[in-house]
Amino acid sequence: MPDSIEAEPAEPRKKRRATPNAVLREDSIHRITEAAFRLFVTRSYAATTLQQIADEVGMTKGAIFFYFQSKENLLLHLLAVAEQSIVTSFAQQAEASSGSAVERLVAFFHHGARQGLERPYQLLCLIQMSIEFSGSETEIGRRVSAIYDKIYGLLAHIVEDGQRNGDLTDAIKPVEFVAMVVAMHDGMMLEWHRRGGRIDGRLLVQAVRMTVLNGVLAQERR
Amino acid sequence: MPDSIEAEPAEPRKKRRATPNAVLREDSIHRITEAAFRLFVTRSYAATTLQQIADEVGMTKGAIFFYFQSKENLLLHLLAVAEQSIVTSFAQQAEASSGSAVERLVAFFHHGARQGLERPYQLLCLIQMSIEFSGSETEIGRRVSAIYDKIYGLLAHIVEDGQRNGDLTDAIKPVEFVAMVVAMHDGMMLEWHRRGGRIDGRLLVQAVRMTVLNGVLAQERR
Amino acid sequence: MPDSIEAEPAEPRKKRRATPNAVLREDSIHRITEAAFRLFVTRSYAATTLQQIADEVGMTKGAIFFYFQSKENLLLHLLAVAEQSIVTSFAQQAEASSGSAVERLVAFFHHGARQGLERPYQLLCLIQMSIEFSGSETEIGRRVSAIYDKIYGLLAHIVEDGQRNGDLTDAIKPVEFVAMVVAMHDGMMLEWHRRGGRIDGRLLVQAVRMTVLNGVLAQERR
Amino acid sequence: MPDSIEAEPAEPRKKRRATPNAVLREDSIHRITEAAFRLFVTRSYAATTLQQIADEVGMTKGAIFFYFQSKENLLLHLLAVAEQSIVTSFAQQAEASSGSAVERLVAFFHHGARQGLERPYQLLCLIQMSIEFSGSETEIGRRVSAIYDKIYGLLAHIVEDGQRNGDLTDAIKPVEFVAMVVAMHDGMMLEWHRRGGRIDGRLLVQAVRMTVLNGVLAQERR
DNA sequence: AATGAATGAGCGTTCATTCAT
DNA sequence: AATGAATGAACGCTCATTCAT
Repeated sequence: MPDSIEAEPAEPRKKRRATPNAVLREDSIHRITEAAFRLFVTRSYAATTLQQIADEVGMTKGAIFFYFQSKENLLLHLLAVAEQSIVTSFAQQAEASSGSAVERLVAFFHHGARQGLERPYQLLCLIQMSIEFSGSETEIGRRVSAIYDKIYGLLAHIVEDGQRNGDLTDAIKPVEFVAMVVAMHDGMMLEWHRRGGRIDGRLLVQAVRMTVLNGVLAQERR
Repeated sequence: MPDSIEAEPAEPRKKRRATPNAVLREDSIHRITEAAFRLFVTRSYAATTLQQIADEVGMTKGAIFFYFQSKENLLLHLLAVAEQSIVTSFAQQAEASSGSAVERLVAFFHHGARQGLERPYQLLCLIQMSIEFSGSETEIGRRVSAIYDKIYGLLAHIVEDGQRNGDLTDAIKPVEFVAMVVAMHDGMMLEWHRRGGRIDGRLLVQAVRMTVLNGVLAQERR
Repeated sequence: MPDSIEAEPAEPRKKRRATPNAVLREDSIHRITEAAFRLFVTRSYAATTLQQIADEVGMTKGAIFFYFQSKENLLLHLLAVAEQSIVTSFAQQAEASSGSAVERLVAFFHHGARQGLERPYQLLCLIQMSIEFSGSETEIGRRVSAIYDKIYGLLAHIVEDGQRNGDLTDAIKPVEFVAMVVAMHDGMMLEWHRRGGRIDGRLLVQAVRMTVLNGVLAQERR
Repeated sequence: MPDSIEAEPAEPRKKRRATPNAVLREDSIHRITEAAFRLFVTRSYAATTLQQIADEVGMTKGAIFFYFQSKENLLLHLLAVAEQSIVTSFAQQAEASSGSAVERLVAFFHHGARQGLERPYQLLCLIQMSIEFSGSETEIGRRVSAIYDKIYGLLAHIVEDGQRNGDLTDAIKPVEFVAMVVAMHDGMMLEWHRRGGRIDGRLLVQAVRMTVLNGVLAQERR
C-alpha cells in the first residue's frame, strides 16, 4: 500500500472508531488518490476532469467532493502525500547518512529512482505540478514552491559540505550546482515518462549517475 | 521577426501580392503566435483560453478562428514554428559541422541555451507539450513525438560516431545516452523556467556543460 | 417551550411513554424546528440548505430526514406550528371577545405585535412563505394560501360586524378593507425585519395603530 | 417600452454604431431583463434558475452570460433599472413638487401604485429582494439597502417638512412615521401580488390612501 | 436515534466553436 | 479582415435524498 501514507483530508466530524466505515473511508480515499495521481500526471491537472477520476474508481463525482472538498483540495492532498513519501523520507535519510557528499548526492538520485519505480506518479506529480503551476500565485503554486525550496535546501546543504571537504569540484557555485542536480533528476524522470516505458529506467538512472560523476568524456581524453 | 517562419495557416481567399493587407495578415498571425507561445508555456495548453490570447493581442476570439481554425490547429502551428527554428536549425548545423562528437554534443547544449535565451517560449513550448501530451493518441501527441524522434535521431547519430571514434565512453549504451542528454537539456530548461529568472541562465548552462563533460568529482578524487 | 405545539412528524416506530427517549425526541424536533424557522426567514427557504440547519443544531442531515422526511415536509411542519400559535390562537381570542369591531381590529394588530416580539420567526415565516410561494401550485403554496384564507375570513367577519354596527367607516368595501389590514400588518412586520432591529418595534406598532385608527392628518386639518 | 431605461450591462469592447447588431443587443438585453424581473419576483432569486430565464426568452444560458457575466450581476442590473424607474423618478417628482407634505405623501402612494400597475415586477423585485437579502453582507444586500436608504431619506424629508408646517400630526416620530409609510406601501404591493390579481389594485390603493389619511374610525366615532 | 458514505439531478459557469454581417 | 451574438457540451460543484449500519 505505497500511497496515502497518513492521509489527512476532510476529518469526519466525530470520533473515528475502527468500524467497517473507517476502513471503507480509508479505502475510498486511497483509490481516489491513486487515480488522481495517475490522471493528473498523464493528462495534466487542468485537462483532467473529476468525472474521469470518478469513472476510474467506480464512484460518482459527488463522492470525490465528499472526501475532498474541491478539485484544488484534492491536488493539495496529493502534494502532501507526495511530499511525505518523497521529500520528507529523503530528508530523514540524508540527515541520518554519514557518507560523503558524493555518496549523499548519489543517494539522492537513487532515492528518486527508487521512488520513481515504486510510485512513479507521486514523483512525477510533484514535477508536473512544478511546471504547470510554476510562478502561479495560487495556493497550489505556493505549496509546490515550498516543496521545491525544501529540496533545494537539502541539496545545498550537501553541496556546501562537499565543496568544503574537497569532495566536489569548486568550479561550480552551489546555487547552480543544486539547480543542475534538480534539473538532471527531474529531466531524467520526465524523459523516462515521455518514453512511456519504452526505455529501461535502471539503465537511464545508471547513465545519468555515471555522467554526473565522471562526465561523458572517455577516460583517455581527459 | 524570429517567430512564425513559414506560417502556413488559413490560406487567404484570394492570392495576394505584398499588399498592405498581406502585411497586416502576417502581423496579426505573428502577434497571435507570440502570445500563444507565452501563455501555453506559462499556464499550459489546457488552462489557456482563446479569450486570454485574444485579449493579449487586442483582438477577439473570432480573429483567432479566422487565422487558425481551431485551438488545436493553433498549437500545431506553434509546434511547426518551434520545430523549424529549433530542431531543423540544429540539424542543419550538426550536419555542416565537422567537429568531434563531443564538440557537437556541446554544440547541442549551446544551441539549446541560445534558443532558450532568444526565444525561451518556443523551446519551452516543445518541452511542455511533450509532457502535457506524452503518449496521448491525438494529432498533437503524434506531432510532438515525431519532433522528439527527430531529436533522438540526430543525437543518436552523433553519439554513435563518438563512440566509434573513441571520443565518448563506451560504458553507456547509445539509447540511454541520448535519453540522458535530452533529459539534461530539457531538465535544465525547465529548472530555469521554474526558477522564473531568479537564477542566471548562463551560469546554469555552464554548470550543466561542465558536469556533462567532466562530472562533479573534484579532479584529485577521480 | 413556545414552538412545536402539536408536533406531528415521523411517528416513532413503537408507541412510547414519556421515556427519556421520548424527551430526547421532542427536544431534537424542537431544536431543528427553531433553527429552521430562523434560517428560512433570514435566508429564504430556497437558499437555506439542510446542512446549515443541521450545523446549527449540531446534528447531521440524516437526523433531519429521520424526523421530517423531506425539506418540504419540514416546512409544512413549520407552517403547522406557526398556524397553531398565531392564527388559531387569534381565532380563539377573537371568538371569545365581546369587544367592538375596532377593539377587535386593534387586538389583531396587538396580537401580531406580541407574536412578532415573542416568536418573530414564526410570524415572519408565514409572511415570507406567502411571498416565496405565492400562487405556486405546490403543496406548500396551497397550505400557505389556506392559512391566509383563514386570516382573511376572520378579519372579514370582524369588518362586516363593524360596518353593520357603524363602528367602521362604510367608505371602504370589506374585501379591500381586509386586504388593507393584512397589508399593513405584514408590511409592518417586514419593515421591522428589514431594519434588523435598528428600529423600536413597539414604536412602529404604535405608529401603525394610530394611523390606522386616526389617519395621519393633524386634528385641526380634518 | 417601460423597462430597461438606460440599460448599462457589459459594455461591448468597441464603439456601438446604430447597426442592426446594436438593435439586436438592446432587444436581447431587454427580453432577458423582463423575464428575469418576472421570474425573480414570482419564484424568488434563489429558486429561479438561469435555464428558466433562458427558456422564457428562447435563448440558451450562454446568452445570459454573454450579456450579464453572472446571475448576481443580472440581479444588480435589475436593481439598477428598478431604482432608476422607481426611486429616481419619484425623487425628481418630489423635488419638483410644491405641494404640502400630505399631498407629497399621497403622491408617493400614487407613484408606487402607478409603477405597480405599469411595471409591477420592477417594484415587486425591489421589495422581494429587500426581504430575500435583508441584512445579508453581499453586494446585493448592500445595494438593496442603499436603495431603501434613499427612499427613507426622501420620505423623512417630506415628513419633517409636514410636521414643521403642522400638516402632519406630531404624535409620531419621523423615523417610525417613515417606517410606517414604507410598511404600508410595500405591504400593499405584496398583498396585491399575493392575491394574484384576484383583487382590484385601484380599490386597494384607495383603501390604503383613505385609511392613511383618515383612519378607519367612522366619522361620528372620533 | 442517528451517522457517514454515496448518489444523481441539476446548478452557475466556462469555453471552443459557428456564423451573419 | 474581423466582430459580436449566440450556441452547446462539458465543467466544478451543490444539495436533497437514500441507505446500511
